[in-house]
Amino acid sequence: MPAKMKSRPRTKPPEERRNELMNAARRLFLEQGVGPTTIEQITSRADVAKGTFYLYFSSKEDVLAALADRYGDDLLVSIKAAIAQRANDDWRGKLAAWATATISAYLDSIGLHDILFYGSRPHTREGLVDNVIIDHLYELLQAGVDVGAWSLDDARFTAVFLFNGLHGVVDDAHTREKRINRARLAHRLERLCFRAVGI
Amino acid sequence: MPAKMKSRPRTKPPEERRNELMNAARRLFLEQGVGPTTIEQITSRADVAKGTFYLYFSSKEDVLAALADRYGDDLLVSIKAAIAQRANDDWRGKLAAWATATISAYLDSIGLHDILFYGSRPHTREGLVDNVIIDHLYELLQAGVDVGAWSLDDARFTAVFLFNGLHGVVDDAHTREKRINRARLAHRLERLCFRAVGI
Amino acid sequence: MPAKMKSRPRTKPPEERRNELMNAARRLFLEQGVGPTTIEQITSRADVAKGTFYLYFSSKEDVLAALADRYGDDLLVSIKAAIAQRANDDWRGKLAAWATATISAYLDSIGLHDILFYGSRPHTREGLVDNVIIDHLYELLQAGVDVGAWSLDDARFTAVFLFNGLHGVVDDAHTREKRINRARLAHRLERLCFRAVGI
Amino acid sequence: MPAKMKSRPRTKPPEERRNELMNAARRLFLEQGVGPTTIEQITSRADVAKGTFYLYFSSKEDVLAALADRYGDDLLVSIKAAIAQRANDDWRGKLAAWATATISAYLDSIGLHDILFYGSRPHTREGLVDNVIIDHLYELLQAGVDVGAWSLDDARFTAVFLFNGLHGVVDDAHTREKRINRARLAHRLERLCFRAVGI
DNA sequence: AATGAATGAGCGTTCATTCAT
DNA sequence: CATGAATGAACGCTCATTCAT
Repeated sequence: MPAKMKSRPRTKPPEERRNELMNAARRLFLEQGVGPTTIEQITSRADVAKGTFYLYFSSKEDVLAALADRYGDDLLVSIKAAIAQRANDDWRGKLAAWATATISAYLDSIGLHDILFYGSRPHTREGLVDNVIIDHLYELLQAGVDVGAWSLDDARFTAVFLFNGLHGVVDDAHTREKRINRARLAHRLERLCFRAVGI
Repeated sequence: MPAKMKSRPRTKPPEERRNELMNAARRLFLEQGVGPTTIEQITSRADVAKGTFYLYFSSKEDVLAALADRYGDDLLVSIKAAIAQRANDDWRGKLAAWATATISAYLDSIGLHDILFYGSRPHTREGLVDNVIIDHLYELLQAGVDVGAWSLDDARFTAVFLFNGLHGVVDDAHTREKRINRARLAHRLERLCFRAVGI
Repeated sequence: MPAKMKSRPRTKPPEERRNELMNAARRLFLEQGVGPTTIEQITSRADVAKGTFYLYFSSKEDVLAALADRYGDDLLVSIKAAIAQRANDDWRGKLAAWATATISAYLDSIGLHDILFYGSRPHTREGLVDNVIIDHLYELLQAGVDVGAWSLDDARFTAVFLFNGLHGVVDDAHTREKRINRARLAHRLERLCFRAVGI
Repeated sequence: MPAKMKSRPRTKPPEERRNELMNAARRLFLEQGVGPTTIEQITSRADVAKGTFYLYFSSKEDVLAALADRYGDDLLVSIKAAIAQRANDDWRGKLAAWATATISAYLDSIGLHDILFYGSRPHTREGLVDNVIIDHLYELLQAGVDVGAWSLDDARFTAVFLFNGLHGVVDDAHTREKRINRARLAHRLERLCFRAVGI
């Protein structure tokens, strides 16, 4: 029987199509930034027609949001997992684990992170992934304060400070160094975290 | 002779024109973001014709860069001035002055700062104002290390960390609080800086 | 065997499906006009899939035509029925019946009429329902002339004129008045018809 | 000196440009209808770039409105001029003049008229040219009633009726006849008008 | 030096239509 | 018969940039 060459299966599981579109978008955003990326480029890289995009997303903003959701969920999961490894009363270890895990997660995704959370127009820090991470760190810090593991002025303030400091040094390393020495970065960060909480 | 009523002097000192354009651009960027602001809006607010823009700048990117330069210069000047107030051997005081002055300068301009340094496309940290500030802080920290005023792992790393931490808490305050308690913010930041350098 | 819960009977008598689609289209055309109505809206209101539309019609134009046919047939039937009520030699009564019945039919459907016969692109008066009605009136007028019931220059011309005059006043009433006084409208129209044929 | 071929004068008096655009639009609307006509076709026929269109009009709707305004003004002027020719107490003559002038004006522009006043979506008879013409006829009829020149039930009703009847016969002639016998059309219309007002 | 009319590439979005299931 | 995911041509509109005056 004469095989119809062109016949890719015309329909795929929606979840898959959606993912392909998201992945295509992510790669393009990373390569050229959000603004310059056109819907046409996204669909063409995902190997579908332009209209198909609008079957799964309502606009470029919309993919961006979907990407951000996925990003945030993954991130928090990996941080929590690392901390959970430590003994329940090993507060120093928990903080070190936080630093190491967060550094690591960000190093793997700093480009995406910045695109996702700085490109968007109205800098509404509301609902940002960062907040999820910061809130989580805040809880960790506060818990440590409550059990007397360390001391600090204000857990929220410190959490914001540490998180942004971390983000900064990762960004910096990402920009300046070809091969990043992750261990050294993590080590330095740990020390700074310890100092920040007074241990 | 029939006087042309409308005749404002058609030409102004170039420096002045340029400044008016930059100011118009800045206000619009602040109000609506960089992307949505059109050249036409800028020229119309500066009360000149569209073509005039291109006599002074080659593109929107170009005004942005000019604005960024001006911003960085002003910022560094004010920080240096604050530090210069302290006695030459008062390292603690210098660091405190740095914290207070930088907080203050950023609080006054955080909106502009974010627009200038996060809106731009391909996050080339190269040439960022921030670098100027960070370099300056780095020198301060290193000088302190050299005279034994404090101790730390790596001055550059610490400078990046502190600067970004600071930036983060200012952003956070800016987003969450209606009336910002500057003194408290400065105070907390100073303490964190001291801890970070081990004093 | 696992019963598919949702299973409505998937197929219906073709005539019924077709009618449901036409009715859905009619309601939407009335609500938003022909142009803005999409095939998807039609099928979704008729509770079938988009592709099903093309099983019964070849395009939007095509439903429009089907709707127009149905409209014209119904209209003519009701007008003829009203006239048939009058005695065969009661020409005055026949004309009055024509006026009253036509007014009445149009009042009930003026929105649909205008959408059906004015929305379409290249105003080809050819094949318009109106022609059917006009032709019928023409025959009535000519018959009256032939038996000496009234006199006029040209039966076709008069028919066109009367029909359009009628249509105009109905449109006007429809646009301007909240509650239309049908009896008064009919009465005035009758008088004008009588005058037009010289009685 | 080497003549620069391409240099058509780049700017024209705005009024002229605007008119060229309107004329291009009118021709295309007439040829293919409003809907199918694209902005690009309009600008290309007016020999300007696409963007230029938006310097003078804000949308296709907008040219349509401009065209309609121009149309209405011209029409009323020509009708009034014809009536003004008659002696002040020659009511029969005035009505005849109205019929002849209006027929004539519509015959010259019926295609444009229908496109302008039937294509537009929300059949808001409000603000239509037709209203201007109808109002004017209404005043004429009422004035005739007031001086006892003729009698009728309701001047507004009659005006609407006559105007629409006229429009219908012109449309009909336009559609069916190759060469229209204007004199005969006018003559028949006059007679019908006379009958309608009872003279 | 200053103007602003004109340009035209480019983008997001819609939707009638097809066709594999 | 019925479905609805996929298609892709087409359109309106924006705006940075140019250039004749």
